[in-house]
Amino acid sequence: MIQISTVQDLLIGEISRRTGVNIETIRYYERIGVMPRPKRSAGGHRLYDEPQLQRLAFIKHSRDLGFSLKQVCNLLTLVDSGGMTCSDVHALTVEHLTDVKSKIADLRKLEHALKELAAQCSLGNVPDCPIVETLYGLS
Amino acid sequence: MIQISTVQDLLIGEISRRTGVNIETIRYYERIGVMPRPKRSAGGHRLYDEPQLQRLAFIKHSRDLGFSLKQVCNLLTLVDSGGMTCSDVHALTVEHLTDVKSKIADLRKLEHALKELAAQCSLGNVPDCPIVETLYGLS
DNA sequence: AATAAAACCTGTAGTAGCTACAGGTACAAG
DNA sequence: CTTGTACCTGTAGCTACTACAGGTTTTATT
Repeated sequence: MIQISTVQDLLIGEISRRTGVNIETIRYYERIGVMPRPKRSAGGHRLYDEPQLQRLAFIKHSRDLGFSLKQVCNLLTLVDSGGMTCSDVHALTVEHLTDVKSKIADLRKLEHALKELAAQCSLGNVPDCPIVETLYGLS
Repeated sequence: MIQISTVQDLLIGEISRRTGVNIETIRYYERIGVMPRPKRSAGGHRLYDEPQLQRLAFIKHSRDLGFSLKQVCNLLTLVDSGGMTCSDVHALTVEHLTDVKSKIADLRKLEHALKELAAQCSLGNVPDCPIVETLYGLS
């Protein structure tokens, strides 16, 4: 039986290099079921094809955009099922955007508090520090 | 033998209530050595005093300000050793402030990217979504 | 004094999202 | 035929908690 491979078989190191996803992470994704089990060489090496490479790239991009793995799974499940609609995806994106905005707001508050704290400090070489006192004293 | 307790013995539930730190978390802090081992009642219940309460409050405030537990440990070690100087503490604070700023910058970029993504979406009930295509397509 | 309810105890395992081994096999080049 | 690199599995570690299970102590009520 002759097997014609239209797309070349890619080793894990190669898709790692191309997507920027760590090898260990790729195997981890397989373990938790985010990536499908690829076929194997006679010796047991993982062999990936183009769609799998794309899927991994999708995961990587989504993670870089701060989507949780769970959210990425939701997206992928929608895509896989074919039952995905544009508004589903939009909803997920907007939900995540809300998260990100509130994280920014929290960090801004934090930034402000830290600036105040730092400003109180005389930078002295003494063992009394207003920062520490403030941290102890805040009620 | 008469024991006069100037500060009352506080049960773990009480210091949890007063500081807002979860009971399980307090025991965790003890396990990892951030909180000292408190004395115990005859029956084995943890009994805390005022300084320990303050220490826990310090940890809580620092954590709320986004310091990592490791950073908090560093601060506490400095304080405990008595060898702490104001500029040490200032340095740690500024270092952390830098972290926070860069996190904010990252999240802003992310916010921007997500807004663009969401804006591309027609909200249609169709199974083709520009968001998904973008996530797949980004190189 | 008995009982019930609340608070406490220990110890272990689970969470997210990887990362880092150890100890072994496959494969390509010289 | 050897050497070197890339791969394999499986397990443990990371941060900072949280959530049990199954048991004991303390307090309140009767």
